Amino acid sequence: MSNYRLDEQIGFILRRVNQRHLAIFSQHMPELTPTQFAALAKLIELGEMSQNELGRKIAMDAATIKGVADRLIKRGLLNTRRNPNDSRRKLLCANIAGVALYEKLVASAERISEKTLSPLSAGERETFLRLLEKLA
Amino acid sequence: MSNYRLDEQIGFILRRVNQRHLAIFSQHMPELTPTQFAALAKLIELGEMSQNELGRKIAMDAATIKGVADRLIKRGLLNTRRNPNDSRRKLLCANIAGVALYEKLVASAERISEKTLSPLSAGERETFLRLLEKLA
DNA sequence: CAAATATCGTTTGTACACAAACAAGATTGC
DNA sequence: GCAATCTTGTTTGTGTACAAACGATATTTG
Repeated sequence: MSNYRLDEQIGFILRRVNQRHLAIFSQHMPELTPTQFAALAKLIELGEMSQNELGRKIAMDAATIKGVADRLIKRGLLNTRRNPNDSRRKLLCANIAGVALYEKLVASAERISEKTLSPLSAGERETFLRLLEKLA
Repeated sequence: MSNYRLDEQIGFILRRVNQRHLAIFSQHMPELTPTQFAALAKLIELGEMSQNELGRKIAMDAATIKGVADRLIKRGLLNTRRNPNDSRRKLLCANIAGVALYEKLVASAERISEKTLSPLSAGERETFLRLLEKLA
């Protein structure tokens, strides 16, 4: 006899919250997925870096960042070159089209965060984000 | 000029929290994935029901629940039969092996939730879960 | 009753996400 | 300086997740 209730478990609720966020995201930014936008944003924030390094900055393993980078390259948003000091490294850099798209989409990204948090008051948002960060 | 900071956005943090939770989950319950356990748990909680109905109860669309159910069936944890009143419906039911596995794993599921929330105090956990639920 | 509509389960295609294994190229330690 | 080790990027395999389209079966409606 157990009183385990699936619907009250953090993992289950987390999954549903993420689903809602993803739905809001694709509604407001159909051009890119959340991971693609994250990769592009971080690359613009920090400048040219290698593929795996970018993955580490945004918590994607080597296999995942490869797929994401490949799609951004195929879309013509990134340029690549080999690192002359370490020929294994594939350096990634947002090109003009990438920067332009990012600048066009930042406003949407802000609205997405706002809308995801919209069920909470200003005070609740602060509390929530502070606690959420502790669980990362 | 924008002050958008990826690392402070709810979607980005949510993704990292989910990653941490998934890592804890697979460590404590290598036998099943979170979604598989959710499907099994809900089926045992509510009893026999159709595949899509189960999907709705745990927020999985038709294509997703099909894959999850197929794997549970293949693992020998569920039985299926056709609904005689509606021949489209595929009724799912946890069998003896499914119930036994569930009962063996519930304790782990509880520890997983506990460990995921472990960075928070008792009071913080309550606050956090209350706010998280509002965002689902 | 027959036609329009809805639902059920399935399939295909795209996109993460991670594990495991691999080759090529750097680094380290002796 | 060279052998053991590590890192970088790649590939394969499994498992969500969702959109879109489909055939089969139910239900609703004119």
